[in-house]
Amino acid sequence: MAIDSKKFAAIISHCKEYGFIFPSSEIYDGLGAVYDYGQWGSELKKNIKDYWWKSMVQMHENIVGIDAAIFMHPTTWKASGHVDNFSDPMIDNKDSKKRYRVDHLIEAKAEEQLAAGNEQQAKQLIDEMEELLRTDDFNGLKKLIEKNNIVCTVSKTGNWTDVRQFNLMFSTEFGAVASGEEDNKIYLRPETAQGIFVNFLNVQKSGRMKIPFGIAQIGKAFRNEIVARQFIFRMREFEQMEMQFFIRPGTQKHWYEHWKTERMEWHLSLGIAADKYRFHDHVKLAHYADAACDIEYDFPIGFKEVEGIHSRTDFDLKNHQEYSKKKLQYFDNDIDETTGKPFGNYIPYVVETSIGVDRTVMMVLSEAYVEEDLSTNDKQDSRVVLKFPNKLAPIKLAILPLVKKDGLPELARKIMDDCKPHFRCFYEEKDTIGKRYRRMDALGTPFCVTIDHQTKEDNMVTVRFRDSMQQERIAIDAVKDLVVKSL
RNA sequence: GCGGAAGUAGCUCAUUUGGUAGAGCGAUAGCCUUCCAAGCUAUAGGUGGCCAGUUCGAGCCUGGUCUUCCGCUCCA
Repeated sequence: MAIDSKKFAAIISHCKEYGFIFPSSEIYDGLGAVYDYGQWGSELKKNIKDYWWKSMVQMHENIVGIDAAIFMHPTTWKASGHVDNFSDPMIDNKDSKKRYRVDHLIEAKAEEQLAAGNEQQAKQLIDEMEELLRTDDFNGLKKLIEKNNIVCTVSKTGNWTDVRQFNLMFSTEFGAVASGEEDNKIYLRPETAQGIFVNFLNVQKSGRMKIPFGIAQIGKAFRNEIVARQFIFRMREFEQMEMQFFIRPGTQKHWYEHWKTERMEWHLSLGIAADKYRFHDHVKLAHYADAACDIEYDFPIGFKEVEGIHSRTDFDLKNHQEYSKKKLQYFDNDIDETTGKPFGNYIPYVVETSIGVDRTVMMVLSEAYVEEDLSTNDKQDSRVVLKFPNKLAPIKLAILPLVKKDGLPELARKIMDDCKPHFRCFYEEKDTIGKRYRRMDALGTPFCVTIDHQTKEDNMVTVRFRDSMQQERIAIDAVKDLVVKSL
């Protein structure tokens, strides 16, 4: 794991300078951990989403897409476990400045007591804690910590701040009248998955879907991170691309492995080397999972999670069934060979693939960003080039008249008009041709065509390739196909 | 949220004990017509992150605040 914070800083700065990503509300000093995508960043992000959607939905006959609302019924988050698990009471030690989760701190003390043979004492402590947690009694929790002489492992003191709640879900008032009552409180979804689960039956029935099948979705999610940093890696508002795959109970191991393999192939199809990736298997599993792993990419700041693959069992559907009192079951008519009868009614199991759009953008940028030394004996020279895969590049083709007179711009405009219905083009007649090439390198444009005086006679243009910097004469008529075929 | 560092033009930086800001690159317009950045001319762009305080006078000293980076902490 090579940490290259210099490269990381250079990428952030390049993103801002060339219109990829800006800090949000920058004229007001920005808003913490919120970023805006600029003219080229939004194209790049859109291309990534389109490519994912194509590989997951268009290429799989048994996967369909939906687009659920960000607002969801409040009970959704009780059923999903987010209300209970997404907000933790925390406490800080004033001397060591260390922060602890209150439950972790107290549990550690209980284990200590247990190790000392005070079984009764430990049990009582845990019981008291659980009662206080259940009633959100923060004062009581602090008293409990003090009463039991729980000290910080670093400073060895009991000099604590008050217990504070950190709710990682954003809430807002729902309805025009803001009453301040709990009834009106609604959350911005902290993950997109629940929008799929609550629509499971709608999609299954209206689409006549047969298990195994998947529902995919791309959308925004929101988490009020305590510490959100590292550029677009951890943002408070972010975008996910998820697919929930509904399967017969007992087959989860098979499908978990299947999607691990398939998703890794997707990553490799971006032209990224296999040794830049690794799987990270979760040892400690989340409350809903029976197996989970991350696909991690070797960012300039080290290996970090880009995508998660989770075997979620029937946790979500089962809970929604319980909270909503609506049956979320599937009748499976396939014959079970061991019994000779249909599998019948069951709540499907789920294997999820969940990838962060913004993290993928950051991955693609990290992979593409190259500073090349082009110095010769005669002069010093270098360039910054973004070597995007063609299908992800914000601009596919730059159209450059060598000079802005002698009818060259007119010829160039004709090529522009011919190509722009098919892919994103960029027209530029200012500055020397070399400078324009370098600008296009910095934006990651794979092809430039230059129209010169010769073009008027032979209808040929010069194509210049981004990565090799090589040039080639081709017919004007061949330009469009050259680009289209490369995508 | 805690600790450390930083914040001067779009970018990189200068302004030697406090005397109300400059350069290069970039941008824009024009000239030149040139196949890999740095030819010529002109122009625009800064209430020195923001708010107070000390001072005759603050980019520079003090306090607060915001943002970013690093380390904790947290992370479905």
